[in-house]
Amino acid sequence: MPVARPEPQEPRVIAHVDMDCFYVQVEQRKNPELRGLPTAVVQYNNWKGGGLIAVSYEARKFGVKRSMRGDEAKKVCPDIQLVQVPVARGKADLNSYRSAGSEVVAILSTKGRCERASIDEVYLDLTDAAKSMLSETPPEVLESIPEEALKSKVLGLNSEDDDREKNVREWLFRRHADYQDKLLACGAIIVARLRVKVLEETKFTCSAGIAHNKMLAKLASAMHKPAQQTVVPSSSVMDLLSSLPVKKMIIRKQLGGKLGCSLQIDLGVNTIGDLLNFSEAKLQECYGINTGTWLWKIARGTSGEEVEDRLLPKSHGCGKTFPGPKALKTTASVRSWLNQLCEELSERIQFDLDQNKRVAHTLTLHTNAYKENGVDSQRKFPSKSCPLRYGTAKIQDDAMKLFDSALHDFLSSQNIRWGITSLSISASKISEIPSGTCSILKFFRGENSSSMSSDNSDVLIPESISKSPKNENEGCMAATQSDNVDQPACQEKENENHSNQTVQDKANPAQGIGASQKKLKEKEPYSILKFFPGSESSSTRKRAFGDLNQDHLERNQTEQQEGPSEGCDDATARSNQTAQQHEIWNFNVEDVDPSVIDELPLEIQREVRGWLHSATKRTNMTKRGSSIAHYFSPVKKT
DNA sequence: ACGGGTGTCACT
DNA sequence: TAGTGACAC
Repeated sequence: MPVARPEPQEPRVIAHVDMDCFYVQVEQRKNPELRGLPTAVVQYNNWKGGGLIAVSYEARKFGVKRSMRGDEAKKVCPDIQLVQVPVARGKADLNSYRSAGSEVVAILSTKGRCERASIDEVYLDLTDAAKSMLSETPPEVLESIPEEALKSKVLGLNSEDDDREKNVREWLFRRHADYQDKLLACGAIIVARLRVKVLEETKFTCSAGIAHNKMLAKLASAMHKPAQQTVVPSSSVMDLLSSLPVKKMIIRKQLGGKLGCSLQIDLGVNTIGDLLNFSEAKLQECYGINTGTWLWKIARGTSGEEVEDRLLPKSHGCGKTFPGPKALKTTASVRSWLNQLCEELSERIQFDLDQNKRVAHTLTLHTNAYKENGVDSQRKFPSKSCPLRYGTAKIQDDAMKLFDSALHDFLSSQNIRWGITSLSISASKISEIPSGTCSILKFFRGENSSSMSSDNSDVLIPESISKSPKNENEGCMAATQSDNVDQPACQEKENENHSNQTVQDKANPAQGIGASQKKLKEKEPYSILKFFPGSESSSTRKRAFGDLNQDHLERNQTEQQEGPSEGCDDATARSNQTAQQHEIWNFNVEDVDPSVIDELPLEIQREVRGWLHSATKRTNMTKRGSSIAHYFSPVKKT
């Protein structure tokens, strides 16, 4: 029988932490008068009171539900406080919730591996922390354990109200418990402390589940809300699962949807317990090897999924819908909305670069549309993507091109009226910039340092900026803003003074450019100027790479005047600063003059042709823009 | 003519 | 790969 995945089966301690009606809490913190009142967060208040996206527990008592309209909510709960989601650039702006989420993650990630599952949920692998606690300061010797730990719900612990807490205390302190249960007890204490800390430092409450795997932890965190935690000892697993409706089983392969229906209808499986009646082979036969095995395992409460070590999202996106009569019918209106969306996206990826040194490589446009009585009026509007170039204007430009291309496919030469009902743009394939690899200048000089290197700080400042006598931003900006487009860039005059640079003795293995790098390092330090003679004047640079820019130059021009709404001043300032420290180079493949490449040393030629090749062999659309960052930051290994 | 905006994953 | 579709909060 095929085996889908080997399972690492040491007992683990996994926690799932879920913020309680998070957006509401964020708004209540912002405006404390709302605390304790029935409250909901709503967006677009103008139409039927807007749509609810988060509902406080006080309001839930009245039957207010997410996805009600504001008006409906008022009906069942006249006193409900409706708070609008902030709006920026004509669309909902969720940034305040994102950053609040980050505050929480920063605290929760301190005791073990932490996976940000969504804006308001994380998984923690507390196995190590629990083990060391057990061996060093087990519960019974602990002087104080937080109230929150004693308030844990322990599944399978039959507890009457009056002596519940006593039972829990006993359970936590049991000397003769399973090793596994003892670990869970430690996990519960650790989680309790974390939750207290989160509350103290952020004013947010959360709920948590503590169990031996992600699935059970997630299940548990939802069982007692808000502001409580639930422990799932392995002895209670079968009981828990046997009565659990399949549709409630939510993790990864969500059973809430089609798979859940199929299980019920095709196999008569209503609870997870019912799944036990089917062999792994049978389930694989019905649902494929992976899903089949997964089902077989969850029925036994043994999902081995690891907690990923990831504190940040894998993509950034923003979008807007234009329902019915609001549908966009002209390319001009599409363009203007696209511009708004791209502005936001650009800001967010720039922030990510600034804060986290991460570069996004792919820009994708998703669109929904209808066609007015075309023959196949249902045809899907295709998604399109292309390499992502940094800089608001470039993103806007590329996005519009993606749209044009998609629209062309959509219409397939018919001439029919159309309406765009939603637009969304996203940045994905994000990878970290290992320190030492973010500068093309350094690459060409053979200066690429490994992250081990001690005397190269994390923050890379291009020689041209840091050493140039006229080092300042003002210099760059002024030059750029003036008409003298041919003289501006900060990478002027980086000559002579690198002759004394030490050459790195350690190639960065993550680069995928190791070969040429290795050769480089044995030679004299390289300068991009040597390869593109005369490129201190940007006309030559243009000949080499077309409009090769450092994005911050444009950013300084385009984004300075228009202060982003609130609280971003600081961020913007820092962003500009790091933008100057990182170079994200953009060029148009079509603009590259092949003859310039011939002037390069052979191994560099090979490298550059490699970039061009991989850029050109993309579709018509995608080859239009490319970013050197695309090639210089390693693509995350698969 | 609406649960909107975001995010992740599996599959082809 | 790029592109689709499903699903969750």
